[in-house]
Amino acid sequence: MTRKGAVSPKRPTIYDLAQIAGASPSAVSSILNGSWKRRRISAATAERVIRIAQEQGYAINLQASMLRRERSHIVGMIVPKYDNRYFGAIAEQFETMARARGLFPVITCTQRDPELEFDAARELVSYQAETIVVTGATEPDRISEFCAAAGVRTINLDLPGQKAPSVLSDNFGGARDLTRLLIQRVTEDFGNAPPLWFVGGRPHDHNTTERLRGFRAALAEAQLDFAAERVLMPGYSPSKALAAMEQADFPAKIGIFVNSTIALEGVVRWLNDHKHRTDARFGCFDWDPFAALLAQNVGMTEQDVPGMLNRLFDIVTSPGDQFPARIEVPCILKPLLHG
Amino acid sequence: MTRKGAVSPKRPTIYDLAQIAGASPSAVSSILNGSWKRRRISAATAERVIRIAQEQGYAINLQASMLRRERSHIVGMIVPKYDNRYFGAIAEQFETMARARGLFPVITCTQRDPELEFDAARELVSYQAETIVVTGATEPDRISEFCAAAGVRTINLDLPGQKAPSVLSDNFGGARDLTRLLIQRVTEDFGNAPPLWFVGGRPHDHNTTERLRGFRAALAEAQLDFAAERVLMPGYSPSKALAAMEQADFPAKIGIFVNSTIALEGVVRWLNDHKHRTDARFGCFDWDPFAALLAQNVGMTEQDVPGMLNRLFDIVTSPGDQFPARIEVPCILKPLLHG
DNA sequence: CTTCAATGCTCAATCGGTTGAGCAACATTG
DNA sequence: CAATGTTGCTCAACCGATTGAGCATTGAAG
Repeated sequence: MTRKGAVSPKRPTIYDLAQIAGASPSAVSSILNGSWKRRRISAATAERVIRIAQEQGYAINLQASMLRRERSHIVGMIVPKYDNRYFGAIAEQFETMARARGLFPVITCTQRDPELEFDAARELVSYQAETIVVTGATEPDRISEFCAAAGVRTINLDLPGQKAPSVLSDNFGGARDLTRLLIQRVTEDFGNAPPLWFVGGRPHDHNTTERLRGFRAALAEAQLDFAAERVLMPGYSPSKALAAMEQADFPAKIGIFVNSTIALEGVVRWLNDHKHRTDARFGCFDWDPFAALLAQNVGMTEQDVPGMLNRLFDIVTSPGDQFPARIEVPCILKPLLHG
Repeated sequence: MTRKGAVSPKRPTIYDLAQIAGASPSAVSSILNGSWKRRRISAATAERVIRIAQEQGYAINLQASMLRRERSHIVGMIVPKYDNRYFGAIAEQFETMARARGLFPVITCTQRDPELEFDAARELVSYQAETIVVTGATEPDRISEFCAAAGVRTINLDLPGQKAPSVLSDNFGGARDLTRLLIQRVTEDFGNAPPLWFVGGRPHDHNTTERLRGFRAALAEAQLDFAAERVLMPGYSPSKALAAMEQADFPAKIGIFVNSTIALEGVVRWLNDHKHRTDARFGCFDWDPFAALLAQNVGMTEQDVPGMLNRLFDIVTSPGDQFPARIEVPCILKPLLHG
């Protein structure tokens, strides 16, 4: 095997291959990118060049290729966090599905910081991303506007925006169904329904307000009363949820609607610090395999990640702009039985 | 605000800005990339160009910039999965730390598929990545060899390789300490130590064999006997772990060393299906906030992700190759007390 | 009044692929 | 034997940013 590494520190280019093969750079280029039949290059030359490329350990320079083609096939994704099941699953499946469609996925994690989100969008635009999928951003419309001016399409995932098509969970329906389950279980376990609490999320976050609306709808349906002081929305962070729980004044028997596994981390820490509270039940909007095994958990709402991503890629791979502004995907309620 | 979008569908380039500003493209380029003082451009011109760039919504074409500079500042990372805490935390912190050092992180997820791993490496080389960090790969040396031929440095994370410097956890020490804790707890809870089982991982995986070695060392120390039939290594998958547990013949009292949270998903599913087994205790190598709350869990081993990444970036950002072939970072044992 | 340096720019080549246009050689048809 | 078509390539102009070389202009020193 001829290895170039030792001779020259530089990577071989199509010009090097052309020289070795006794062909022109354009022939080599078309052979390696598959357009050689259309350009009437003989199979013999193609085979020879491919063999030489392999021997030389050739790898195309995508920077040069994308620059000239003015097509990058890059789909960017902006994600707030990787370190929970929901966004981990989104990132992983997005990557797989993008690759399956011949696209280059590039994912950036922004820690829920609005400035980082915007910087990430700028960076993806500079990478010549053709579409950017925005997830869990604080200011999706600001990003959409900037990207639109740069000729880059954006799609919102898991959040609604005015300036781009949005694919999201049916947060209202999912929360209503989860609350119904919670009411049913606390009634079974405690004899009657104690006051229900809503914990987690941010007051101005769309998903949070929709889930609160679903929560309230289920309460109204069951003729249970709702009180604003039983709603704790300290933001997306386990420690903030824990702190909010510490502050609150709970009765002996409680039922808790937990908004996201992130808040759940705080809630279960609180339950763990107050072991005597065996008369607590909770349900969580979001799924996690270990949280599903906690004794006081009556059910979890799994967001349909493959379903949402399928709808998303329908939009990504379709040329036109004739898409509905907003697509809601139903959630999957997973009731849990313990003991 | 002058918006170009409506007038021309194309993104503005330095040539467009130069025309508007009445300057040359080279002046614009140097102003926007910060080299204008060295190139003796006046502050007045610089300000004017910067203002126009902002007005036009200019974003650099990184493809062109990287092509010309022949420096990409890209650090690639190959990761098997995002959807568990350990790799989620690695990906997230890697991104943050890379950005803090002025590098462009690009992360790819390969689903533990050897072919996808190699393709991902090829793709990162084509993106002109300058360094590639390989995590959880099946054939790290194959990737290192290919990258070395292309002049791209590789570093192994969480796995050892012969062909590249490797940063990994002290799997032996971590497993030994976790096993010691498990022995102590089962002895306290059951009066004496029942046979201990080892569940999870793959027989030819380095981390698995090191952890098994640590497990055996702690058994030997406590003068407990070891039996090969109490070692279940069905691979990294919850369902395979569950299936292996179903097959096994367990006594009434058991202690289980669980190798990774992925295997733990199967183990806890088994425990959940066999609720009468209250005389089971387990410890898990890897940390998860919800798994930490399961009653039978005596402790978890948290791998020191920031510690490992700090050592990793020491290598990334240093020019030479004078690094020790292998750096082991101690794990953090988190004992758990329930009830 | 020349000499020299400093200031503030511009020119043009370059990075590595891509692609429309075109050319030579040979075969086929009228 | 000329006209036309087919095969198998090559040429050269790009894509957009970068950068070494170089060129006016102004000011100060000798």
